Order: sequence, then C-alpha cells, then structure tokens
Amino acid sequence: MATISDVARAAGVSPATVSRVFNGGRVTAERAERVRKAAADLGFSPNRVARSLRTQRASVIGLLVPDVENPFFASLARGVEDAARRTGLSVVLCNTDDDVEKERGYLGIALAEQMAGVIVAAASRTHTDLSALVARGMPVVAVDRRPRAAEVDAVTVDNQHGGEDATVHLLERGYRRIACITGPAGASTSEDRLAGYRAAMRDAGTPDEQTRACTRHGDFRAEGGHTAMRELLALPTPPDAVFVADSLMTVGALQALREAGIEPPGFGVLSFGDLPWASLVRPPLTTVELPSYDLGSSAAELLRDRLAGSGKPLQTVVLRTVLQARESTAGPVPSG
Amino acid sequence: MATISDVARAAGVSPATVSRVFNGGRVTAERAERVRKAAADLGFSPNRVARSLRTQRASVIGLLVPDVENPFFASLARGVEDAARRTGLSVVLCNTDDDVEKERGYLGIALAEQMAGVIVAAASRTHTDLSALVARGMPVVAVDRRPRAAEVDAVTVDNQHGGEDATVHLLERGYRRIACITGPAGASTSEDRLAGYRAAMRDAGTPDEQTRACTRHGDFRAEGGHTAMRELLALPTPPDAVFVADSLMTVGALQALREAGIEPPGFGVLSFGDLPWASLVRPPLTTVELPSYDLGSSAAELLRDRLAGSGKPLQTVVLRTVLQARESTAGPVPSG
DNA sequence: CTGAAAGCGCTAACAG
DNA sequence: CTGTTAGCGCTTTCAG
Repeated sequence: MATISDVARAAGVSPATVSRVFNGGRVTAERAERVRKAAADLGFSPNRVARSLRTQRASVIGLLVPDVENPFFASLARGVEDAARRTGLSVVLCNTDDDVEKERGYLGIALAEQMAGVIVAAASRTHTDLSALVARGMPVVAVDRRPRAAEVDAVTVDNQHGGEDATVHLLERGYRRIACITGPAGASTSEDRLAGYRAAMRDAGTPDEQTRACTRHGDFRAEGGHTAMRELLALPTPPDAVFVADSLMTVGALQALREAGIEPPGFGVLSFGDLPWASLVRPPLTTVELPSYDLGSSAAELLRDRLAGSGKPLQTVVLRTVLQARESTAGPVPSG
Repeated sequence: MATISDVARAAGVSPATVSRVFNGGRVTAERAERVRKAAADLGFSPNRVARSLRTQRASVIGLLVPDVENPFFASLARGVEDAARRTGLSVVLCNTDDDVEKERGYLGIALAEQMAGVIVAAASRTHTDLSALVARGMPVVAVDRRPRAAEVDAVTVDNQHGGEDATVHLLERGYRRIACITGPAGASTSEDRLAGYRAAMRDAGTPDEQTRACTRHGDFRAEGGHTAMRELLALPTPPDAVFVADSLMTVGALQALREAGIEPPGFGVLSFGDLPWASLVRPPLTTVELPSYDLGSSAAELLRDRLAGSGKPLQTVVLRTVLQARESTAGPVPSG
C-alpha cells in the first residue's frame, strides 16, 4: 500500500503538499497535477486510519438498531446509509436486540473506535445511557425512540398521534372491543402508541379496565405477536379487533387468528408499520405507514450538521404517520 | 479521553506495561492489578484507531450487499453481524444496489479504511473486481454469489439441488406440465436453479422441447414474474404448475394468476426463497427456504479463520436449501 | 519482567 | 505556495 511519502517522492514534492492536494489546500495547478498522476500510478489512496488518528475524528458513524431483520429498521438503516454515503461517511451496523448490555458494549466500541458520531434507536427509554458519549463530545442522534434523559438531537415519529388515528379508525368502522398489542414496556414507541390507543378509547367512553384487559406487550417480533394474540383470544370476552403496534408482530397475530379460524375484516386488524407484502395478504391490511426511510435519512442529516459544527440548540424532528385504510378493517360484520 | 500514558502515570508504570496488560503480555499480578485499577478509575479504553495504525489491522470488516431492505440480505447481514460480534469485529454495512460503480467505491473505502476483511455479495458475476483487495492481502469472502474469476473463499447455496428438489416435489404432487420462471440469463443463481429444474424434468421423461417452451427468464422483480406468468398462461397448452426461482417474482406471478382467476393449489406454485410472510399468503406457499442467516454467519466465520491466519487452501462452502411444503402445491385437483 | 525508543501514515502549525 | 517538524495513541523490538 503506497503511502503519502511514496507519492511525494515520486512527484518530487513534500508529503505536506500531497496532503494538501487531497484535502483542498492551495497548491499550484502544475504541482497538483504531478501529484495526482503519481498517486494514480501508485494506486494510492489516503490511509483513513492514520488520518483519523491525526485529526481525532473518523469518517465512520455507528448505527444502533434493535434488529435489522425488522423491515422497519432495515428501511431506516437504508435511509441512514444513503444519506451518510452522500457525506462520505461509512456506517457501522449494530444490532442490539433491545438488550441494554449489548447496547452498552456497542457504545463503548463507538467510543474506542473514535467514531464520528452515533445514531441510535435506543434499547430502553430509561436505561440507555448516552451520557458517556455526550460527555466526550461525540454527536449523538436518537432515532425512532428517545431515551428519556438524554441531551441529544432526535428524529421521531408522532407515535401517539398514529396510535390515536388507528384506534379512531377502528372505532369508526364499528369495532367495539378493540385490543392492542404493543411493544416492550420500556420503549417509548410502545408507550406512545399505547397512549394514543388509550386516549382514543377513553374518548369513546370505554372503561379503563376493559382497555387494560385488552392490552398486551410483545417483543416487536412475530413470536410475541402470536403469543399475545392467543392470549387475547382466550379472554372471557375476546376482542373484535386488534391494533398491533408493529408489523412483525402483526404477522404473528394474523397467524394466531388463522389458527383460531378467525378472519378479517370480521375481526378487525390494523398494523402499525408497513408489511412489505401487504398487497398479497388476504384481505389487504389497513396500516399506519411509518416514514422509516426518512427517519433514517433525517437522522443522518442532523448528524452531518452537527459534525459540520452546527451550533444550533438541540432539536427534535417529528415526522407524521399516514393511515392507509384497506379491507382488513372494513367492519365487524363480514360484508357480502 | 484517557490515553495509555495517563494510565501508566497513574499506575506508576510505563506505557508498555499498560499495553501488555491489555494484550496478554507477561506482567506481574501485582502490577497488572494496579494498572487495571488505574484504567478503571480513568474510564480508559484503548484507542482502536491508534492500535489499527500501529498493528496495520483493524477490527472492522466490510459487508457489501445489494440492498439490506431485501429480507434475504437483511437476514444475511444479521448472521454476519452476530458472528462478527463474537469475534470482537464490527461490521460496516454497504448497499451496492447491484451497481458495479457503487461497489467499486465501497471496495476502495474498505482499502483506505484498512478494514480487516470484506464479505461481499457481488453486484456482478463478471464485472465485480476483487483483485485489488486480494493483491493487498485483504481477506475476502464471497457470499451468495461468486464472482467468476475471483481467488477468494466463498459461501453459496446449492441452487441446482434446490431447483431439482422443487421440481421433484411438484412432480410427486401430480403436476405434469410444470413451468419455470427463472432470473436473468447472466446470473449464476438463475442458471443453477434452472439447471436443477431441467434435470428433474428430464429424469421424469418430459421431452426437452416442452421443458424449453415452459421456461421464461425474469428480472428478479415482481414485474418480471407477472409478465412471464401471463406469457405462460397464454400458451396453447398452458402449464398446470410453476416453479418461480425468486420470491419477488413469485409475488408478480401470483398476481397474474389471480387476474386470470386461477388459484393454487389447482395450479401449483412453488417459490424459491422465502417470502417473509409466506404463511400468510392464501393459500400458504410452498417454498424452497434459503439459509440466509447461516450464509452470513458462515461467511463471517470463514473470514475470522482467515484473519487468524488459517493457511488452508481457498474453500467454497455450499449450504443446502430446505423444501417447506405447504398448501400451494397440494395437488392439481382442488381438494374438498 | 520492565522501560525506553522508534515509528504506523497522516495533518497542521510554523517558517520561509 | 511549499517544506520542515512534531506529534495523534498505540505496540513492539531491544536492552537491561
């Protein structure tokens, strides 16, 4: 691997000049040309590790998500990666599985690796600790979920509004005993979507104890949705519709319904977050669409601004959801 | 950020000793303890960038995939990440969009960033050029797709066997005029799956011209599957089943069938590659499951061995597919 | 077993 | 505009 000195020697200039050519310093056109030619001949490209050590900042950012197999986070990751690429940044992918310990490990690596910054969908609203990074001056952007006490920029979705929208839609379509399968108790997204659901139910005059009895916490995976749905169906007075706060959990819930011989829209099903194959599921699913890709790209842009030294006060960008009504919530009595 | 010298000073030893403590060199227990305590007090963790520069090898590997939003690659990425984590490696995620230029850019970054190694699902069998990395001694593992001329380790799927399995299954279920929609003519995955289909048909005594008449090439997208299926249905003697060599194309094919008022399993449908929601499609789809996660973890382990200096000759690991029989291939006569 | 010293490749003052 | 110089933080001979 050719170094900057090799190029300097070949071009008959000093290493500093070579560096300047590659970093936009003032160099006469003629010399610059000679350097570029020498570099090309030697197949030289600047060693980023050495540069990082010298400048004390890297061109790598960390992205911590619970699980990239979740289509929502895959799309978010894609948004981050595309935006980062435009800025010349590389993205290190870290799956935390919503495990605070695992997350802590990755945050430590981000520090040790001197990453330029970190975008994190926090594993826990209360236990995720970003203070070490903030204290060291490393820019952090919270995405999707915002850890409670963190002094960081954030890009989130209006989950409460989305949950309320979803529930109101189900009510309007005539469902009465509407259940909710939300995510882990710690996560802010779970809580907010649940809060939206609760608010809408309360507005509709549903007694709080019924609402509570019809609420389950899952794990943002198909498995959790399946278990939760089975529990709900086993209730003395089972629900007639369900608002599932995550697309993967919806898959599990649908499976449980099918096993029980129950079909939408007789039983209403509304998913928070797109199913990639929504059009193939029968009947087509009503969903609350999340701007997952934009969430990622916005976060990366916010981080980029911070890296560029934007002195703005901390900001939180909130993106809106869009309700996509389809047949799975057509109404409690099968139309026909 | 505390440095190794800070710790050395605090512990009253030399930087070299601190380094030894953190890298398993021989140090007396008493001194080691003092160093560890000082390190803990200062919140010290070794600067990986400096270490990389010094040792000339990083603890970061690159992962190049076409698109992490494709569930197959998301799962593969997860497999890589999990295995890398166990080895103390971090993964940089790169989406190439099957664009050779983009891929080239990322390979250059891998070089400049002095990454420890690279795992790549090549954008092109013929145009992907891994030689620069190989020449510089950077370990490379090809995954899923193997660029033709590359001297690298590889982990692939036994596509031919999978295609044969699929076709035999359809034959056993009583379908007779089995069609095949495979991918682009250039891709090795397309060709291999098609070869498996042909072999099975030949073994079953089907005349070659029928097999050929019932074969179509698509583009690995829903659109291509849709077009191909329509053509097949328009044949003088249309098929009674189809083996679709890609999950997205299956989506298109199913849509075409639905438009024609045809339903599985009267018309058999078998998809190569999981649809994440396979069990939700009505009727549930029979699929040839690809070991996407294992593909990733195996690749990462192979890379780990290379990094550890395994002097073995280059190897190619071939993983088997698993046929998951469901209702969409229950048999040519609608049961019931 | 331990410390001193010499860089890994690059950039950022500082003179010239 | 250009070259010289001095490290960034760490590991690794080489003496002791």
